[in-house]
Amino acid sequence: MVSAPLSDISHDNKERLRLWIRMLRAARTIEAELRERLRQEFDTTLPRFDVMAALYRTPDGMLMSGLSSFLLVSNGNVTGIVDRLVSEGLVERARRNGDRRTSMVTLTEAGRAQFEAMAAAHEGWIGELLAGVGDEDTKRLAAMLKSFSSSWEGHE
Amino acid sequence: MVSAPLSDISHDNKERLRLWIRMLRAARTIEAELRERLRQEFDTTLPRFDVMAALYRTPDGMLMSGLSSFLLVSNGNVTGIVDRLVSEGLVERARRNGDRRTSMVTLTEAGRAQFEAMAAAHEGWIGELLAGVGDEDTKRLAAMLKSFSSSWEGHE
DNA sequence: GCTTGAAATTTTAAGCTTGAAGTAATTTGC
DNA sequence: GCAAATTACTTCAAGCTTAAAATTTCAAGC
Repeated sequence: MVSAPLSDISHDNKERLRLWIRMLRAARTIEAELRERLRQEFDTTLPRFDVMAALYRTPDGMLMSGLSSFLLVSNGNVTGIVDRLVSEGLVERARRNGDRRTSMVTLTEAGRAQFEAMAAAHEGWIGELLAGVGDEDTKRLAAMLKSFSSSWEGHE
Repeated sequence: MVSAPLSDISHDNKERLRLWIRMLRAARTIEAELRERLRQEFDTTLPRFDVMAALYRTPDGMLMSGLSSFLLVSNGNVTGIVDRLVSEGLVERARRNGDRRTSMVTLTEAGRAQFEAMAAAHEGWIGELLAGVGDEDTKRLAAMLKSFSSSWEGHE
């Protein structure tokens, strides 16, 4: 085990701090743009879109706890968003399995149809917003972030 | 001007979409961890930290509109956060210039002291959370994101 | 001066988010 | 079986966030 000199460690931290700040600003800029477009074009919000995207990937449905851990948000948060989606007829809670504490959440037909329209637009928006990132950089960055996130799986 | 075939464009969008999703997940994971630590160690929140960080950089103070555009959040949002920081004695609104619509917001002495403690811890946390990103990757990624964000300045 | 318009900020209503407390159902250990 | 612990979810209070409307102040043109 060899430790790097203190000055090196300090330098690394500064560089990583810079990286984090830029990453956060980029993410917030893109998120703001997506939120605006979802509102204008589909009269919906980013959290609703996120929930619908998660449900679209799993046609058999998800538990509330599955949604919250997948989306990295709290349990109570998902309750509210699903409530609103249910009242809009886009999502259903099915209380059909043996465990009466849980309910399987699925997209309704209307929900699937609306999500497909949004997903197509969304993919185009991202392509447009990230047009400045070259193809090579895109792949390299995606690979870096994949290894990063896998090193974080199940943390805490 | 030569256009790429449609299939190529479609592929690029998918790749960029993947990049965006991973970047968003990484950012949310880190943000959640920072929020938790700020709460535990300093009994404060990420938005308050962000406002204090912006003010620390500009000892002469900032206007409310300067804060909101720098932090990429709405005007009304900043009003509430600054209100709470003022009530905690960490920040001041100085109504001392000619234009009585504006007020210069500055950190109090207590605010500067508290921020310095938080900033030191924060830098260490980021170093720790991004420890899995190699030094070379850190620099490359930071450079990519810099060029990306500069291509977005003043958009909208 | 007075009006019109623009600028900076605050207020408002609705929705998002969290952490903690509460409720109901299930599982575990005796 | 049954008490205790655990699990899944909802409710709650506080704070964050947005977009839109309202307020206050300033600037320009007459």
